[in-house]
Amino acid sequence: MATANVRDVAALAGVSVGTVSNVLNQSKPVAPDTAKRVLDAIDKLGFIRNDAARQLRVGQSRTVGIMVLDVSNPFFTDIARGVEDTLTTFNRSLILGNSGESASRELSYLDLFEEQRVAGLLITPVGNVLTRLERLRERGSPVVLVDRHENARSFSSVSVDDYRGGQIAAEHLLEVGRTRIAFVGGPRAVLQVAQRSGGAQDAIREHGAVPLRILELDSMRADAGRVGAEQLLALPPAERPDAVFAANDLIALGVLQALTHAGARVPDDIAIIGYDDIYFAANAAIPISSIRQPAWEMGRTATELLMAEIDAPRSTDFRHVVFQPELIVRESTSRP
Amino acid sequence: MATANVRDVAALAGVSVGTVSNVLNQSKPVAPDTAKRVLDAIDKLGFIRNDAARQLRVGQSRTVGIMVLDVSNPFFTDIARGVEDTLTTFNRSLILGNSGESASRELSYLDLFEEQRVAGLLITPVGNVLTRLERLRERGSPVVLVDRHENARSFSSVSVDDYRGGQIAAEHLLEVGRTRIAFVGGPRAVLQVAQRSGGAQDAIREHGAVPLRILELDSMRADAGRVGAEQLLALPPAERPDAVFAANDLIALGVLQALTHAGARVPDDIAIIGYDDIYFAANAAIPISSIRQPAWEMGRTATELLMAEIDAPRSTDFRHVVFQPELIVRESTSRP
DNA sequence: GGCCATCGGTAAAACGATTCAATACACGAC
DNA sequence: GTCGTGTATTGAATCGTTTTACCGATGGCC
Repeated sequence: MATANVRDVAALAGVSVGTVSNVLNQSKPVAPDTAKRVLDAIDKLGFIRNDAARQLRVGQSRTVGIMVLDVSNPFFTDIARGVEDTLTTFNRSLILGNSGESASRELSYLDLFEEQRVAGLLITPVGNVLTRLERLRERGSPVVLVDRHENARSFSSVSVDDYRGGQIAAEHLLEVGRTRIAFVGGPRAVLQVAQRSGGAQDAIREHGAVPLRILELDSMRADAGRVGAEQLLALPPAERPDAVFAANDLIALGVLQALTHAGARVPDDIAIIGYDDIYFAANAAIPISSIRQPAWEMGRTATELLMAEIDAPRSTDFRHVVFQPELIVRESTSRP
Repeated sequence: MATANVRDVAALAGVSVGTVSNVLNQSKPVAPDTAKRVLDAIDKLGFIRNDAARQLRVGQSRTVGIMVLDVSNPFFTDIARGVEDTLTTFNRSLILGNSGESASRELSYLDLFEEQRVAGLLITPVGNVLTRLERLRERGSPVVLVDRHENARSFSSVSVDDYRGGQIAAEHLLEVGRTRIAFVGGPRAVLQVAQRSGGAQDAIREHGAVPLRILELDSMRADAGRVGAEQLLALPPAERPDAVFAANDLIALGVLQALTHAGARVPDDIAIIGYDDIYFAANAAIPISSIRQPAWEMGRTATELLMAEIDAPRSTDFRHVVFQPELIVRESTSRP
């Protein structure tokens, strides 16, 4: 019933506990036949190392924490998968927290991570937690910011060039001959939204006569897309846009639904391009063009930055990896 | 740099470490002003309890493990959210593992959970791990099965009546006047698929003349749906079904895409009903009818069963909660 | 006044791994 | 025969909590 411990293993193998530990961690050479006796004993007893004891002694855990904004958004689960896959190659594990954009949940997860003495933390912060994160780092848990680099030069980070992504999207719409473009976005306070629309605006401005209508909505989900599309459909025909750039793919899906419902043809009447390139954009009824963010690779890179800081603590050169977005063309923006 | 510990707190507050512990855990009454001195000291030092030490002493962690089949399937993240929300009310936290349907990943996560001495485990098993789970339970970590109750009467479980779900879906298609129905499913080896199609088959058989065509595909994702739909479209018009029952919503989305691409009208030419009722079914270009599984509630109930077992260990009455699926009617199956 | 509870609090003994200084042993070299 | 060198192993100390046995003081009761 009570789980076997190193002492039991040592007794059965006829060695000391130190030797068992050496076998377990390969920290010192152990004679082959001794090692075999120990391994046999471990096997016979079904011994499983007590990680709490190990952690207490070593002072740090082997798990890494990640805090995401929204587990139900595939973009974030893709990042998490990249992190998880990479961590397993480092022989470490992951504990996942979901802030759900709530600052108080974020704080309670930070407490948890700190109690656990996580080896490191990947976070897309929602509240104002920078000083808290600095404390975490001072206490031995390095932190890497994911997709939020804003004026936080004192942490390593990975992000995507959202301004450029906005440019690319707008340029693509112009290239396929669209002349009246609308940006349907979430709250302007979200940095990503502001930069994507800014990039689109600048790209369009270079082309002179084409107007850009910007719709600001209060969410980044499909319902916002539906509301936005309905507003556009209500415009007099002359002002009605012939292309929509959605701030993310969830919104784009909402737009597509509302347009389909109203009988507008996509892309003939109105083209749609989204952002993130989630699975459900590629598999929509009309496959939706999108600006791809390399979510899995972002997860991997963030993890590698974190591992580097874990291995070289108190280093002060923070790296900021900026990924380039990529245009994925699908039917929703094909030439009429 | 080194984080403060109970001894430091005790020294600053002028009490013994035992008292600090009592304040922390409210295990024994502490005089109000003593408690205040302790809390002040904790605050001043920025003390955060070392969970590894606590765990070592208590013998068990305060976190619960959950192992899901596929984090990129919204159905499972919805379950996980239900679990997470419920656990926070019990003041416990969650460590999430993603087996990705791989038996070897599942095993390595089981190792992790056992090293961590998790308080309990929620799992949708993929490999043959029942004896391993029994060991886990014997060592103090109760286990509850999620969505896989198959001949495992020796564990509590939550699941959904898939046979009934299949019936409901087929009955609905008949009710809206469909006469040639196809079931597009994943591998028959997946129990859920077999039961859903079985339920549909029996419901249809009761209605005499209506045939049911069953397509077995090798995945449960959108690509399988596309392939299935193309096979159906290739049939001679007289044999072509006028309704598709997809084994899950991902497949339904693929079907919708292929039909749209081929110019078939949904629901006029072909109706579609899916299974799971994920977010992306409701927000598809043509909102897709679905058989809802109460994912969040399943997560909550599984957690409650687990907590009950944690509080009353070595109990042997295992409960099996079977949820009833619910028909959600949307445009994809409205009457022509 | 003697006895017993009750209340607040203390000190020390766990928990189970890792680590480090110490030692044992073998083997050559001189 | 001694010294040195290297390898293998030992055993005790340690990490930071919780818990248990115990203690002194206070007050109620007969």
